[in-house]
Amino acid sequence: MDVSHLLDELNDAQREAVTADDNHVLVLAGAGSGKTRVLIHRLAWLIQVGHVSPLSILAVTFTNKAAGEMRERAQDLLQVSTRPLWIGTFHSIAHRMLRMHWREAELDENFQIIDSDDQHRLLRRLIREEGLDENQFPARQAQWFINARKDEGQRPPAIEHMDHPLTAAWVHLYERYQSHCERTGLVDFAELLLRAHELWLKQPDLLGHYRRRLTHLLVDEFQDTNTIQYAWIRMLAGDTGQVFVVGDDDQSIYGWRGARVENVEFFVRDFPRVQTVRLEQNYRSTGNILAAANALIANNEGRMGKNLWTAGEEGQPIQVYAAFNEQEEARFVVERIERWMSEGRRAEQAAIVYRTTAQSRLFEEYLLKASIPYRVYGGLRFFERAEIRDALAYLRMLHNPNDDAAFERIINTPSRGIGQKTVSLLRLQARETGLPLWQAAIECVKQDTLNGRAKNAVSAFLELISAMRERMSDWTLGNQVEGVIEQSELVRHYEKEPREKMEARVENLRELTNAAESFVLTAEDEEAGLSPMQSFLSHAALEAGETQGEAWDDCVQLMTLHSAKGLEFPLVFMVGLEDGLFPHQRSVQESGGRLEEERRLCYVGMTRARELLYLSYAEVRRMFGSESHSRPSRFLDEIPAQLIEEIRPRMGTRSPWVSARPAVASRGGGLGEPGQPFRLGQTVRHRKFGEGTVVTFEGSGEHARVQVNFFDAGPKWLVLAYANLESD
DNA sequence: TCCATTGACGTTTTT
DNA sequence: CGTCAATGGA
Repeated sequence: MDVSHLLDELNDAQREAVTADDNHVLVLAGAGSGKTRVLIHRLAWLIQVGHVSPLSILAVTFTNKAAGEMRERAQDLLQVSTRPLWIGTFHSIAHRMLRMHWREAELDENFQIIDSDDQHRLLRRLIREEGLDENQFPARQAQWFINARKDEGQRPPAIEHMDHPLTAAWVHLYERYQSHCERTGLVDFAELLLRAHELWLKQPDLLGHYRRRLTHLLVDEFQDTNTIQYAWIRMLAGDTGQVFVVGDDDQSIYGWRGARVENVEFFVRDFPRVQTVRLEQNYRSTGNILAAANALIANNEGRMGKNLWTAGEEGQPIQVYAAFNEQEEARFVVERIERWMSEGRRAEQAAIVYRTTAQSRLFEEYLLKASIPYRVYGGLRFFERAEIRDALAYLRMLHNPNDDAAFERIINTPSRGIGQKTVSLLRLQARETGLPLWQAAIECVKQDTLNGRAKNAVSAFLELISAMRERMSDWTLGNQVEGVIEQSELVRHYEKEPREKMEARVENLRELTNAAESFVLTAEDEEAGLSPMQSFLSHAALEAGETQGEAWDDCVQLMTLHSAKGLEFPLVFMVGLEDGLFPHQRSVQESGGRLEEERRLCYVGMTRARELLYLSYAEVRRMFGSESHSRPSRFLDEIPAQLIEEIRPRMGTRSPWVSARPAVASRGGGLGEPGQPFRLGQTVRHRKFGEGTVVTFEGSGEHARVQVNFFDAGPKWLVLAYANLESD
């Protein structure tokens, strides 16, 4: 068979990876080096040259988008149906396993997936029920604790908490939470992975079956795998599976949510005869951009080592702009976008990337003023909208009445006279009897534990749900969704909101009906034995939809650095490059490689740019209501000066604080010379806190206080007379 | 039950 | 400065 189409367009390294035989393969793929292409060509190579059955291949990604893209591109290349191929996210594959083997996994046949919002509410409720102080035990932290433990593959008994009363309390909560989920048939995201792993641990026969069937594993974005995902891959591979992983340790930016870059090294250690291939030729950025990115990332220790190069042009130098404040920064960026567009380029080719979501607002404001269309990534997705979640909660109740998360959500939505008091009575009953809320409510009505009005309201609710279930049992999915929306009278509930909002909600509900009507059960889900309803609900949980309706208009793209990963733009503005903001203060303070992760984030950001990269920072930024002065990001210092072109602020504009009334150091030996004034924004040194910039001051003489924003320790108020600050 | 006021807090996000 | 959630009065 002629396979030249699989190899012709590849460079030597790519070809080596695609054609590797018999071994496990680690592809260290730099940014823009064609990693997806390699993955897909490998897939095609296995089938067309290695004669591996498509049924034996499992390809895993992190996002649904990546999975969809992979399937699509494989389809294009192979020119045959990719349906038999198993391509999906870790979560969707684990989910499918659990659906097929729910009995062996000791799950409820109709288990529901809860998203992190459901999980949060549930934990808040449990914390209250446990009588714990919500300030001392915030639900957010509980969520973090439990998910992190699950990501590490740990169940409560395995967690050490000797003489750690606090940890012991969290473990106890984990236990309570888990048994509650078991009772009510709820499974969270982390549980999907852990449970799928445990399924194989407990069922060697099942594991054996999958090992025989899935002989070839491909993993994308390997640097983002967490402990349990890695263990899962290892287990499935066994001694016979062939594993092909693609990743870039320099682009690992999700350590804070459990990803373990070390897995890249572990892979070489744990699997025999790993063939490592480096993809270093970059097809995206100019030479200057790559040189700058390489220089920056070289400051990280313990890298696997890679140096990107390009056969293309050097391009323009990196443009660095020092703005006086954040307004001026936004003004500058928008001005440059206008210039770009006036040269005949398109708005959609430009991206503004920032460290924190809050930074988007100003840019939106200035873009709006300049009438430049833009699109902000992130934000609420379709299935995360309140009205959609409400409607889905009704559906879930029809499907699995024990679903407490759904019960809580709709028990009084729309309001039907069931207040906090009644709900807590139901919860109490549920807790005492160990029953799900639904059954507890039935008991309460039967036993007359409720007063007249509450009883009527609750039994009306029970009646409503039961009636809906009965009536709709044989309706089509689309009709059920429509029926639920109608009979729940959800629209009545939203009518109290402002017109515009209400109309949007109603429109979304209509869209939900449309989605249900046109929903087709995938072959995979059918194979896994799912009903259309189960499949639909699972999809809603596992694929919350695009971050924003695919507006393929000609828009400037605004996004965080994290969501920029994997994308590329001819023109990129990385903004807010100030120490404290980027790298973020908390990353600087926390140890454990957080600063290196920030640097990788910077690397990711820079390597998004194809032609022109702007880096900007503000000398003064209003944050949390007060002005803060910070020094330019330390990452700027790590870029060789000869690659940079500094754009000086326009003449005549002086930062306001320079002319501010100078304060006077109150005694000698302190700041600078005795009696010498110091300025806001000046860099000072403190014996304990290190270096920082003077942010503000107040008082005079012995009582003079100064606020210093320390680079490592953050902002601190100091009494000048005692602080013993030094300046350069 | 609903709205308005008060208070705490303030990375990054996918599944 | 803004946001979000919790509280309290009508």
